[in-house]
Amino acid sequence: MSIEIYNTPIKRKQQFSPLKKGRVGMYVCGITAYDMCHIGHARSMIIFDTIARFLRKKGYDLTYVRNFTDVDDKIIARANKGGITYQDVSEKYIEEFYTDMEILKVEKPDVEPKASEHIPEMIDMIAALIDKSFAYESGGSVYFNVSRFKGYGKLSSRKLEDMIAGARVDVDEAKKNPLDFALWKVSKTGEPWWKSPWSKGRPGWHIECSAMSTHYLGPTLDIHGGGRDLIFPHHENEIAQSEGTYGKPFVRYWIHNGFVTVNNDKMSKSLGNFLTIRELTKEIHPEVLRLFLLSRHYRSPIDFSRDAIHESRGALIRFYESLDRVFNSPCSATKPRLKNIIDGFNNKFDAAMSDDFNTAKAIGHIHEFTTEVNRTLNSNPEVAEDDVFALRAALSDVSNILGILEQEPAEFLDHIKHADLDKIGITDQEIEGLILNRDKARKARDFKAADEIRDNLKARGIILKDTPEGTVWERE
RNA sequence: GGCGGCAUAGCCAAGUGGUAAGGCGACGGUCUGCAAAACCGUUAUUCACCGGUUCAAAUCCGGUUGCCGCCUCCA
Repeated sequence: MSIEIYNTPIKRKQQFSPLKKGRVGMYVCGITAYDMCHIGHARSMIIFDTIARFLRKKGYDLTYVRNFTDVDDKIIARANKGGITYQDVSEKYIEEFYTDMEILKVEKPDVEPKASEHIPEMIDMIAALIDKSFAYESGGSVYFNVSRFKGYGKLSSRKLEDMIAGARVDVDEAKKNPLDFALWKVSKTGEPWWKSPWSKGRPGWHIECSAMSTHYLGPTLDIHGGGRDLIFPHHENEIAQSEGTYGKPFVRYWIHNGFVTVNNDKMSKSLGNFLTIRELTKEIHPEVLRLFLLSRHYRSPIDFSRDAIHESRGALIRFYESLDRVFNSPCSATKPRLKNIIDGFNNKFDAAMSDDFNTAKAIGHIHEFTTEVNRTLNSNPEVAEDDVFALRAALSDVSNILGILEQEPAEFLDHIKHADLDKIGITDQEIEGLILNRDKARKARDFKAADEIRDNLKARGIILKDTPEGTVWERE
């Protein structure tokens, strides 16, 4: 099935067809390494990780590039404040980022370039832009002249005149037009600098992505991604720089993800309503977080709340419990009993993912699939060997693409069951002891005593289930 | 102020021209000592509101209201 992608500038889905058959170059804006990442960053990383995994699954030879901004005002500010170098700051937070990505099972892109390691490419590009009169030097800094680039605003659906009319940016004497943006900045005392034809300075933010994406993927990218907040001005500026330099279409498909919100406000540093990946994954299983972040369409906002996380946790447990049932079923059926269900699921899952990476719909299909499997097993617990094979294969596809359901069900369920048991203030042994006491009471038909034990445990978040194989317990 | 986006049941949510996926919750049922889990059934004649186009609209067009975002660093 062919893939459809919603392309930001034209605001509709298009059939995906890369520039070179079978090969895809994808560039995604990474982080500015000056602080710990929050779940807004996690969403973007997980979405593009999933897109990359799916493209590979579909057989594309993908080159995935994601940059690190390691020279920037905020990094420098942080370094100066702490009396350390900008490298100390960026290196620390790049390390922290890697730890986060490992926790979240985000696969490494093929190339992770750092801005500081590509200054010569940026200087070359800036020189070319000056040469073509798209840029001008002013007091040692270099600015891009937006009025010289006729397509300016095509990505974000803005007109240059409208933007000038409603401009809020401070008037800068050095600029010809308030919307002109810096390609090269003169370095002030205490700021890092590189030698250039214009001054001892440092690159503007936008030029790094144009220079590095071209360096690794060529002047035309198949896919360029990032958060919605990057559409303007960052990605708009990238187009101006790259198309100005090379005179070729910069990007074939622009993909932008929606924000993580809290009470419907964008999660951000300035609002102070952010939660870091690190603190969150201490209490929330990474697969729960992944499932939550993938359970809404990538372009929509997703509101973070404890309730929403709890719902995703419940859904993940439901999936794993159903899988556990299948893997514990006797392999004695002479004919496959789940094969049709699995085949149907595989097709629907692929169709959903092919339709603009609709993970929300794909997860809906996992729910339906789970219901169908449970229904089949309720009528008769037997399965055939082929069923188990087919399920393992389907499961491996899902986990390879979405990064959930990667664990053995029994292992996952056991983990969830015991996580933070100490917070409740009870041990495994104590619960088992209470279950034994309750069993005795039940055998003596003293249901009042038995129910009291169960109610007390329930009040502490422990649920007892009486099954044909005996009583088992779970966390609420 | 300029520009863009969104509005689907009690809640979350998919759905861009063909007659409303899925999940949570609630209620009824099977099962159970009673529960829990699982399953079955019920839960939007209707998609913020008003007009329009069309044989046909949640989906397209115009307007209104509300919310969010970008225009300054931002995933």
